[in-house]
Amino acid sequence: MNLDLTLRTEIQKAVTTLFNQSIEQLQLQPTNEGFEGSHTLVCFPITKISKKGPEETARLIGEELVKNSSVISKYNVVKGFLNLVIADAAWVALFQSIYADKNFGQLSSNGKEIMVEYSSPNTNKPLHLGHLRNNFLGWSVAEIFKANGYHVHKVQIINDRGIHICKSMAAWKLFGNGETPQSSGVKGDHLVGKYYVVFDKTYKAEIKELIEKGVAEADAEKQAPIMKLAVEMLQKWEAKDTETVELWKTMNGWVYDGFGSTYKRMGVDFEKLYYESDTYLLGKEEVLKGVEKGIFFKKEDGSVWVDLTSDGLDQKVLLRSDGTSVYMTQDIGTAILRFRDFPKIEGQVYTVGNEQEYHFKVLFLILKKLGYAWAEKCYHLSYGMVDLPTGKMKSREGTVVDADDLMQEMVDEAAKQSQELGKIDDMSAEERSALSEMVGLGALKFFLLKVDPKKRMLFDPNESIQLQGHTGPFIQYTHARIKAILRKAASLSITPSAEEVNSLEPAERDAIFLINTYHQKLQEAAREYSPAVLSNYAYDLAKSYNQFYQAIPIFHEADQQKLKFRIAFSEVVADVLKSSMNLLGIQVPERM
RNA sequence: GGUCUCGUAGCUCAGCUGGAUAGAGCAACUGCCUUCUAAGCAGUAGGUCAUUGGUUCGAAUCCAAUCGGGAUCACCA
Repeated sequence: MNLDLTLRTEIQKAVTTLFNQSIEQLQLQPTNEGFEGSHTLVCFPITKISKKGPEETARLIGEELVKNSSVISKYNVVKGFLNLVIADAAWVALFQSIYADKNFGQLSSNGKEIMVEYSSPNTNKPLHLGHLRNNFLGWSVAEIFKANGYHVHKVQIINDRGIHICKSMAAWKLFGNGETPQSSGVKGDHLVGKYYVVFDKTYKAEIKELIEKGVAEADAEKQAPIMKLAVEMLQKWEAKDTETVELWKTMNGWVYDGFGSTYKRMGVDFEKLYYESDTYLLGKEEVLKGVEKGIFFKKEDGSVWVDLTSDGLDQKVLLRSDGTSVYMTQDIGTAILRFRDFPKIEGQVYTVGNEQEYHFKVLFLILKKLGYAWAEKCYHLSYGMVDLPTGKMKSREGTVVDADDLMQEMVDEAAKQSQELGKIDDMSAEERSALSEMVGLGALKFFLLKVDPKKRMLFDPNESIQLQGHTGPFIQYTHARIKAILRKAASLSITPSAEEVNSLEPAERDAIFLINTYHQKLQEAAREYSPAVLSNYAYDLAKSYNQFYQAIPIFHEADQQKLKFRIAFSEVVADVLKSSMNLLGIQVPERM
């Protein structure tokens, strides 16, 4: 049964019967707190065809509906708002149809294929809080699209070449004394990151020294020996110098090992990895073809440009005067390569911070100019930065919140609280640690995903992430509570079943109402590219269930039908909580 | 300076394509564990929705301007 569709059809019919005219757009919305009913029809727009005042219009429609509708039992009118009360029998029927639907929570395949890119780190330093938001967001959006019936490909491009890694390489060569992750016990990405910081310190000291000797600042920046070494290494790398390439491979290898364990703990995965070192030359050919076709133009010095002034943007360089590629050129090549690798995808989603909005605007325009129809279906999933109370995170200045550290702190905090509550003392050490992992990461992911991706958000390290209130653990806890009920029911040999009960508690109606909106929320989350839609939904549902839980002690119910119904109902709530949380990358426990 | 974006309770955030008395959580204060898990529930207090003007039956929501924060506008990535 589709409640919304039934309601809309019946309202349309009532309006047509009463006023001899149909209305194209019905404004049906959830009834506000404090009024009786669950659905509210806004009647102001209907006054145009009813030729009556809003209250009178609402009253007439209400009368007509109560007389003829199969689902509406009562109505009330406040100003121009017609509040509709759905009969308990209809709620029960609705629940029965959801309970019987084995695929509830998974929309049927739409035959479409898309690609989602996220993560895409540089390989010179470990992942930090900003990367966590990126990864959780991209991964979750990919899962949301899957739940909406898409075939999704998760990818990333690893920025493994360039001056940044050469800086770490240079510092390691000068000061490393052969240090390796094995010799030092330091995780590979952190070790490489350490030398990135060493580079920066050394570099700054050298600049200062040169300036004191009377060298102009701009020159000092170029003359600093460690920078000269890094630049030299980049040139050697591009010339495929064996020793440099070996060092590059070695240090990137350390980083990949480190990233691997971080990704594993984060719970994100990728179908295919693209490496910048493989793709960075790719766009050049396309750009040169574009010059021949007259889409781009060449300046006297040999540099190639695209003119976007007619689109309200500027001119943008695509090839340097020495013929080398810029970032944009690479991205053009990578995009085209991906559509060759996955010919069926209709578009790509790029999960990249909002600081690159201009870049993607330009990229998509260029791809369109090159004649790729799919450019229209490319989307920059632009998200806001995670700020600290002290301002923006800057890796060079060491004001970053490290991803590995933060995950560990969250897990420790979860373990500590579990210990204090003492509810799981009978669990084995392995089970306890698995639970802390689940709860700690659940709190972290929920914290980062509950905010609208577009908005920048604040993270205060001093106020550690809460495990109570509007949090992931709150929802996990609700799930665990329900599981306890289901275990007890099983032990009492009570089989859950969507019985034909004759009345419902208000809290049950509220929760069924929410369960019924799950598919809409799934679609909305995909349409908006926003896991926040689902995290808020899961929270509302958990909140609603807890109210029910508190108000009605299930096993005190003497009526066996009601008892079975409530257990079935609880089961569905647990399932929906689980599947919505899973789309956020959050697992839910049986006990906590 | 141009373009984009944000401004809602002390703090962190919801508020769908305009609709009723603007909602949660945290922090503060009050209650509720011999009953299915108190990581919970119920309640009190807390708001000129940055400001001004416009559009209309109706604006936190749409438009314009102003103020304030942020991003971006490289032969960097």
